[in-house]
Amino acid sequence: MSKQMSVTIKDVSKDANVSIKTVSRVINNEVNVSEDTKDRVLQSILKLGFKPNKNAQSLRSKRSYMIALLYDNPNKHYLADIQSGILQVCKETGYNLVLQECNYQNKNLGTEIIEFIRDFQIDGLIVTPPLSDMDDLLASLDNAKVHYSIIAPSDKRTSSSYVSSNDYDATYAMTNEIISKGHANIGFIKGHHKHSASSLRYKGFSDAVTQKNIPINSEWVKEGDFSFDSGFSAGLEILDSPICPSVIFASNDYMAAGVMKAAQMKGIKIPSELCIIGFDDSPIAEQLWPSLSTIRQPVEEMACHAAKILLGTVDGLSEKTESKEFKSELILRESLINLSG
Amino acid sequence: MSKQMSVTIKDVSKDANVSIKTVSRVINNEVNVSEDTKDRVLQSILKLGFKPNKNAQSLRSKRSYMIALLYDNPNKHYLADIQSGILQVCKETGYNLVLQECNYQNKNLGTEIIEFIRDFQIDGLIVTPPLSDMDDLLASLDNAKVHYSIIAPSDKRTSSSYVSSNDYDATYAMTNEIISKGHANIGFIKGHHKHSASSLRYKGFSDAVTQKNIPINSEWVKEGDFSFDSGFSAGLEILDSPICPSVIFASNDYMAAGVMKAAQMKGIKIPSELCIIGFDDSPIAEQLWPSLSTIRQPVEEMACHAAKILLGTVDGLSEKTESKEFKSELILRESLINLSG
DNA sequence: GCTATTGCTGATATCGTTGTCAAAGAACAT
DNA sequence: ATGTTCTTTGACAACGATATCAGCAATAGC
Repeated sequence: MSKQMSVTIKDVSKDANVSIKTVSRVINNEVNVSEDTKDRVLQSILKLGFKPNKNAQSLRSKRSYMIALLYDNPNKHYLADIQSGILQVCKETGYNLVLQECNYQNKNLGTEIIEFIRDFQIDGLIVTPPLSDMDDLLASLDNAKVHYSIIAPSDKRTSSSYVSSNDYDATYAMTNEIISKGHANIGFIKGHHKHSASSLRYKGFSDAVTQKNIPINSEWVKEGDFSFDSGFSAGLEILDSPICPSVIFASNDYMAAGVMKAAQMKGIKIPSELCIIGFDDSPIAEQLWPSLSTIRQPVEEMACHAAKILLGTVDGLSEKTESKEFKSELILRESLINLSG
Repeated sequence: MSKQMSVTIKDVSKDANVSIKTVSRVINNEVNVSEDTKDRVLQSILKLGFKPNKNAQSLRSKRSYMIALLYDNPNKHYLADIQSGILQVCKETGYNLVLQECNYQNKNLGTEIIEFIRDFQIDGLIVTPPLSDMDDLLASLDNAKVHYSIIAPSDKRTSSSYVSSNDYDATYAMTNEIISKGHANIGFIKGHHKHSASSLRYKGFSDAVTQKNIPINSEWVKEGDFSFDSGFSAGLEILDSPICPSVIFASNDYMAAGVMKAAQMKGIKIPSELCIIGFDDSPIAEQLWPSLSTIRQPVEEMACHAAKILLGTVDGLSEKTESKEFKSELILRESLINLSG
């Protein structure tokens, strides 16, 4: 199709009858190039189909046009949504996304990541839960002057760039919705203790019930880890109590699905005998029968925003973007009904 | 912590008292370096903490140590498993994985991908369904002399590198299992027509029933697209037939989950009134109640192997790996029982 | 009129590797 | 002893971009 050798800045400079530096100026949108020569160069670029060699650019300018996603999260849908969001922005800006799976228990994580970044000249990181809350990791990154933006950190006092959602408010609102439907016996399954979302969600729940003078029965509060299995066993335990709650609110949909299976295996009818609430609006929430009431976070949009923030700090050209808290939305489906009798 | 400037091959050459070329030889494991100097150089490398600059290597040697994953697949679990498998190999070999989401309907896909590869000097591609079966795309890649390995192509006659699974045999075996449980009225939901797996799975099914002289009722055979929703509507249609089958075999678990929801909404009891079979052993298969009988493919392992094949052709150092067909495994769970009455 | 400032441009060094090629010495064959 | 091959090594160019700095007009300031 096209000639084997790729066209370089030198070819363009010859064609446009300017120096290679001027071509470089045009490519990088530098000031102080006359409209005239700029047009000429752009025309040559188009004509020859010139594309700057990323490796040469990276070598000289110490930038790779690559950002990395740091994650250690078993929730594949969550991760996939995050990826899609970031990839959208990458596509627009010409950056590329590299995956970096981490183990949050790895003692050398900070060092290894910094080595990885130096190795590949990665321009910036997007950090997802539960890594978002590892202060020592973030401190290492700061120390090494690595650019990053954080998704859903617990602690927003720092000046770092982040995107977050209003977990507390959403759980609070959903709890009030439950109470307004006449329920007073409410179980709750917490999430993974390392995720900041877990404590926020529990706090939203406990504040709401406390304000309505509804006591919390500690037998009905269990700690899970966001996995289906942990929800399943927590569900079994709660449903083995002498008195069962009329609602179980799980901190995510997978655990809620676990509760549902536990209840169905025990022959408990949903929602007439037990209502179940989830969180995240994962696909499974709609795929179960009865379908789950849940809370939808705009995960993809959040990731998109996180990428924009990052590229804003990394790339002088992109416009700066601010940290932001996204609002969640209550999704009411079949698994929550008015308390009957 | 360490000095700001990173240590280069030049520093090492000074420390070991050899030329930079010799250091390069050691790094690249070239022959014709005496044990003596090799040791000396390795010691200096260790002492100084030298790491070759990937961009400089790439620029000079035209290799990026990056491979890309091409996909256009809505099944996020599948994709996540693929990613994990590839990442394992990447971690071992020092390669990195770049994501490239595609649209299989894009007319310029081939051109765009080749441009992307040239742009970032990507060393090779891993191609996943349904892209695995786009002959024109693969032809473009061949033409541009791009290295790639294919996951689950329909057509293995070509000499290309691939990994596949025995979809046909597995569906055939499962169908016989169903028949041996006394069922003769069997519905089937096909997958996305662009995936080669769809036709293979259907053929496995139809061959098995035909061999047992069981007629195929065309009202009970629907075409889906591997999504939950398509399974749900196909399920509704089949269950609206004047006579219902006693089993519905869906070409993947999401569609099977859709059938299950459809049945439950109609008040049909599972498995006593309707058995449901899926394919893939996705997490959802175990999370539903009753849990789905299904077929497990070693997806992660397959992806792992595909990555090894690719790196074998790309990287002279890695050992060559052969194309391979992986065996699937029948998983029998609650959703399939003996025909009662 | 003369100097200072500004706008635009290019020659050349540079980033950190690998590739080319030639040289020096050891080993072997004649 | 001499020529030939093989092993080991290094000097220097090259990859394709950006960075530095200097030069030359054109304008501004006095």
